[in-house]
Amino acid sequence: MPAGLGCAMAIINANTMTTRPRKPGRGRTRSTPSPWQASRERHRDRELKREAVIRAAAREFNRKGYHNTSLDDIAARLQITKPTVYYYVTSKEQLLFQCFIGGVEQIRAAFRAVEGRRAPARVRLNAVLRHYGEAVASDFGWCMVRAEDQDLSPAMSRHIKALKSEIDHGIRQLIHEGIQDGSIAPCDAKMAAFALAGALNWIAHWYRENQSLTGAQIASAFVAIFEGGLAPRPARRRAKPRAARGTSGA
Amino acid sequence: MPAGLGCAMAIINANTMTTRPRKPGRGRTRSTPSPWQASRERHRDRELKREAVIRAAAREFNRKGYHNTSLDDIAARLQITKPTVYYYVTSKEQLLFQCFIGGVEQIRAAFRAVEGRRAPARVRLNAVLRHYGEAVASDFGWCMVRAEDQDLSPAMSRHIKALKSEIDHGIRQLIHEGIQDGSIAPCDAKMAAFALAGALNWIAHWYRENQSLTGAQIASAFVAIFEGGLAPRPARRRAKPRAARGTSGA
DNA sequence: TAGGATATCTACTCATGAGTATGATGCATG
DNA sequence: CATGCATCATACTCATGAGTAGATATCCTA
Repeated sequence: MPAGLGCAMAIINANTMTTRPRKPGRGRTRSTPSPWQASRERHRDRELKREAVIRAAAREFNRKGYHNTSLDDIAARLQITKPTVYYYVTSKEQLLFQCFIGGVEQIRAAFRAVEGRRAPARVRLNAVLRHYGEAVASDFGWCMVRAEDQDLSPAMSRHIKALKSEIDHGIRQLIHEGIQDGSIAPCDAKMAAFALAGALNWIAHWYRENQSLTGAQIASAFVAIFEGGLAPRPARRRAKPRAARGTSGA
Repeated sequence: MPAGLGCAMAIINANTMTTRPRKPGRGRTRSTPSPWQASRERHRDRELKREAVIRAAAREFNRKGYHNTSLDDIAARLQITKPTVYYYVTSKEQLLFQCFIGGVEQIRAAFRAVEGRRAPARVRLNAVLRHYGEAVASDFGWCMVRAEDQDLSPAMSRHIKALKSEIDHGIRQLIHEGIQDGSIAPCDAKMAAFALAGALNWIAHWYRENQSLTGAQIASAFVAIFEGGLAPRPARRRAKPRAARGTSGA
């Protein structure tokens, strides 16, 4: 599991590293004079800075797109210079990759969270989808959904595809389970997973422009629509619930 | 209405322009010696080539992404050189813009097609969505959904945003009408439109990898899912069809 | 306090790719 | 046949931006 972006990064902000003289770990190092302690502190400091770099990159990519963002831009945002950025990451490509990981890990965590639950699959699915929506609306959301294979090395591209596939199959699995336990209507699980993920992924495209709702709120609204469906639910009983209506389209 | 990409372009292929000596309009020009006729033919020829350039660009953008595609690539694909491309378009940016227009016009046509219909709004909406899906799965689909504002001049960006907004409001309008005429269950039209468009837009992201289904087939599957909803349709009657279920999500 | 590791900067290299200047070719018209 | 226009190629310019070399400052440890 690469890179522990997540809880730690949620609390730091970009200018952590601008106030460099104020070495935060130093006092503690003095009180516990073990060199290992000091070394560990320094290492933590470095890790925090590295994460700040990645998050700053995510924000810039989000604003201007990957190709329209230069490493000088990212450095300027942190009030440092480009070589310093390269001190923490090996390439621009890796930056994008890490941003992707930062987003996708949130979604994987959502799956793990519902894994042992006894609730009906539809309820578990909804919980996952809500976290999914939050992840897409996060700093890393844009990178996660828009990271293009062509921008990454074959190895990274493969890694990302595997993670995406894992998430996709996780959703399908929940849908299958839901059909089994009766909490989800029989349907094409693959297509349903595509539709759900697509709708949620697309949040990243318009969330910047309109942040009046939180990611969770949007996801909840979507879930309600997905659950209920557009067709009115008739009060009268009906034998075959999902008869394909032959629309007279075009 | 800019650029009539569409039916005309559907029948030409890229190497139209490689067989240049075989001037197709010449014979007709001889039989009708009006200079206007000849001029018109030449103009048409030019327009065809221009559309071939745009379509070739769309295909390359689709394959490698906008920023990873050079104009030399596009030219090479047509077995011509870069200055020739510039003879037909003014800039790379304009190429992307035209590709976008090529896709979005298909969707606008779908709206016009159902405009006068008497059918229930849900039926009309479904027809539009099916065409929407086809457009997204077309050559221009990728450009249409992924054309980033940051890659275009402010003027073009504004134009594109206006067109996108028009489509969005068209969908919302159909949903509203559906709620009015009872063919669509009461819901948040804005959110529903976002969800529908998002799911369909996302087709562009995985359609290249897996073209086992046509765009229309995918759109139909999606429409079925959206209509029916994930929750099973109970045989027993129910008073409030869209009660917000308070999920015990995380 | 010397020496080494850590962290950062200034000042480069170098490839890429958008866009152009200019000339060649061919066709149509007068 | 000369002239003009349309079409296309060769061979450039030039800005941008990824990535690096090497110097410097700072702190930690011995």
